[in-house]
Amino acid sequence: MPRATAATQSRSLTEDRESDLEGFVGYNLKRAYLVFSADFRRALGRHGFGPRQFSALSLIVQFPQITQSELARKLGIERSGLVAIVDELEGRGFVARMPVPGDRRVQALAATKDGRTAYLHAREVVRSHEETLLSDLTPDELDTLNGVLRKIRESEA
Amino acid sequence: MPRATAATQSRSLTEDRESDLEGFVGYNLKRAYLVFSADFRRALGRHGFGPRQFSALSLIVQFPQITQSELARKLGIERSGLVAIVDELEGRGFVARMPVPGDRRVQALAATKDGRTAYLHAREVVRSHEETLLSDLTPDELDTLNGVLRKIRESEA
DNA sequence: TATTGTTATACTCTATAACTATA
DNA sequence: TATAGTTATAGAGTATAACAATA
Repeated sequence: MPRATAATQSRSLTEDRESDLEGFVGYNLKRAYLVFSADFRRALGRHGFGPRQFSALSLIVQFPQITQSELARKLGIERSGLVAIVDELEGRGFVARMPVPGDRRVQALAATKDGRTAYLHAREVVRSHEETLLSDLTPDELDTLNGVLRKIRESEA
Repeated sequence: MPRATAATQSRSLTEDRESDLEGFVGYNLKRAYLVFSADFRRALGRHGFGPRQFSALSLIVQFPQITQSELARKLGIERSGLVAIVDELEGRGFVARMPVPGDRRVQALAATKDGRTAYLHAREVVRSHEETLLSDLTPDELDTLNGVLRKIRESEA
């Protein structure tokens, strides 16, 4: 059971202290996600990458010839939503849509040389941005965080 | 499942036990947040509460006579974005805007009796939804998660 | 019939800028 | 001048539904 201690009473009303809201994991998760999201944009915005472009390119680099449907599945979004992301990556010359022999419905995705180079650079920027944001965490806390986030995701039906 | 294709056209970019993407805390945070967000809606949608309405009402109940500017600050959103949220809560009879003697620019917010009742009920639904989502976590993991999320939020400038 | 990629559309959440009425 | 609340607007991000081409 969550703790709604009586200590709240003695706290000032004008300063941010414990509140019901702060006790909810979902709310804290959202706020932490927004911190990461905003900092990601600050760090990678000038490189022309939003979070979605980066995520998609990462998987395309790592899974050459992945189809759009499969990529959407891995990203947890709808196929329709992926079109604009791939359009943009293709427009920047980072990704190419390629026909697949044997099934003409499918478009396989492949990163170009430019795409791979841009990804490797962006990846280092992301690592640096995460390192800064997580610098207050102990290695144990970091391990637990990653494990817990994974557990939560895997609980998804 | 990591796809351990030993023979790839280009050299592997990673330790290839898992994808680059899964190694980024920001990405895992986002996916976990989306799991919570979707389940929140499933659990509270029929009660007429979205996450924002719930968060705002929670703080209004807990900080009676809070102003809109102060509430927006606590929620980490802009004043302008709060207007629609308060409009909706007011339209449902959960919240009242009240004039403040001495400064006619300010609207203080107060939960009605209905609002407090609705909040207390919704709070239990949220607790139940979180308990289910977090049932695979040990108490230690849960404590660490909460502490870490707080640390991340507090690192925000 | 089912699936892939696509378009059209709408909804949520949020931010920016400008307005009004106060201070 | 500055602040509180508000309006208008725009931009991500996502979902649903439908369509054409292909299986």
